[in-house]
Amino acid sequence: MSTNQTFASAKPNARIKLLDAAIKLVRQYGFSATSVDQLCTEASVTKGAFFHHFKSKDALGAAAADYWTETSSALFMDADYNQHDDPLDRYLGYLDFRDAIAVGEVAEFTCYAGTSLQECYGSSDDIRDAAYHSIANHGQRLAQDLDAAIAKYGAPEGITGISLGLYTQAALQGAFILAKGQGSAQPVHDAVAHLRRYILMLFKREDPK
Amino acid sequence: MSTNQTFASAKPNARIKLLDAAIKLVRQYGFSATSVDQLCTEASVTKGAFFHHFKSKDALGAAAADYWTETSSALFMDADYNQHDDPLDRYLGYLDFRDAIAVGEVAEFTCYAGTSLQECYGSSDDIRDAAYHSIANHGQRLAQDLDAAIAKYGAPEGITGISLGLYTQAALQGAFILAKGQGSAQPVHDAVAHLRRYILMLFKREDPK
DNA sequence: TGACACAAACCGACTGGTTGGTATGCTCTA
DNA sequence: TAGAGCATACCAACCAGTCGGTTTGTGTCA
Repeated sequence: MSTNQTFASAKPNARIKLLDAAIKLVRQYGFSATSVDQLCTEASVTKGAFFHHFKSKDALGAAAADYWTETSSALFMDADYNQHDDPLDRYLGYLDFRDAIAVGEVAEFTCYAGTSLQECYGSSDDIRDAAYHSIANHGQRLAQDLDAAIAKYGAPEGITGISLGLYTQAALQGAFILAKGQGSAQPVHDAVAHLRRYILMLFKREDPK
Repeated sequence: MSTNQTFASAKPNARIKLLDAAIKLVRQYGFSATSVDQLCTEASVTKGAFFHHFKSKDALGAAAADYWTETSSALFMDADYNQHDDPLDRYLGYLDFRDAIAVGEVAEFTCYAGTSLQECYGSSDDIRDAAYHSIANHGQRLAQDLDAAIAKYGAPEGITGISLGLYTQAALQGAFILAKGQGSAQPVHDAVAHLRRYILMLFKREDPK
């Protein structure tokens, strides 16, 4: 986890603009295919500013994964579905939220962490680790609600919160890949529907919808 | 999956050697981060041979996706599980097979098509289309068994073979991403177990295991 | 208040190595 | 002997990263 003071500084400085540019361009073109010059142009920043803030292109890629962790954590933490008292309702609300934000251009709702982890496995340990941490951390937060749901409702032998949480992430990440192939959000909506059905059956619950 | 045998030409010529090299190196380092020179070295072939067989690096990437479609189709088509009379048994056998081949180095059991589709979306239409075709084609073959299972056993409203087939691919592709993050096949085994449980509940079947 | 000191932020021309791709010629085999 | 298959040398464009210098913000103290 590299150092970043995203919270303190109000106005977007070069650092934040570069992180935003990375998340936008890497999701579209991939990390290696995006040059430092492109990133600077997108961020309206010079090369000097780039290497003032990041010691290398790889360092930006890893910092962007951390930034992604922070911004997406905030997005999901602030969402309404967390208000539910019931842990299973919170999980189902998470799925609904995922469904709702899968709109617009494909590159805009897919995952920076998944893309860069897939691509940079083997070529950059720092990016791989930071990207995996982002996804695992997200699955871990789901696992809390799921463990609570298991404690409350019971579940079949061998089912754990973390296993279900990571499986949820896997299904969504894979759906993003299919979405990139189709140029449509449909695979994400389908994956959410299957996950919902699976969870409802696992916990022997009627669909509240 | 990494074991690929050619059909037509018996002796591996430069073309096949380059395709094998692409599938190996791209899964490990990504497409952009793998240079033409690296591919040639890996294939024990010169640059002249490379551009004799492929008009560009992108063309190799797309051809490798087609090659991947062929070799993996053959692998799954020849597998024992297809001998089952029951379509649901064939699907479950497919999952078992997936589970069984997820061994060894992560880059060796992950999917060339998924990796390059993820990375090259936005930077190469040819690679994206060829890679998506590979995955969609695979899901389509699963859909045949699943449609037969639905016809035979019935299924909840809204469940279709193609939807389940593509969801299966999505869950596996996502599991490959997690596997790259963990450096272990565990996420694949977990995803297979969840998929199996989902399907068994959907079709109201006892686990035959 | 304002002059000064200092550091962080930023600038952009430059560099050396790498990249994908080409031009040309050799060598087998049908 | 024609041409498919391959080898070698080469190139222009591009790449990540450098570096000397300028601007901007901030704290200090008379």
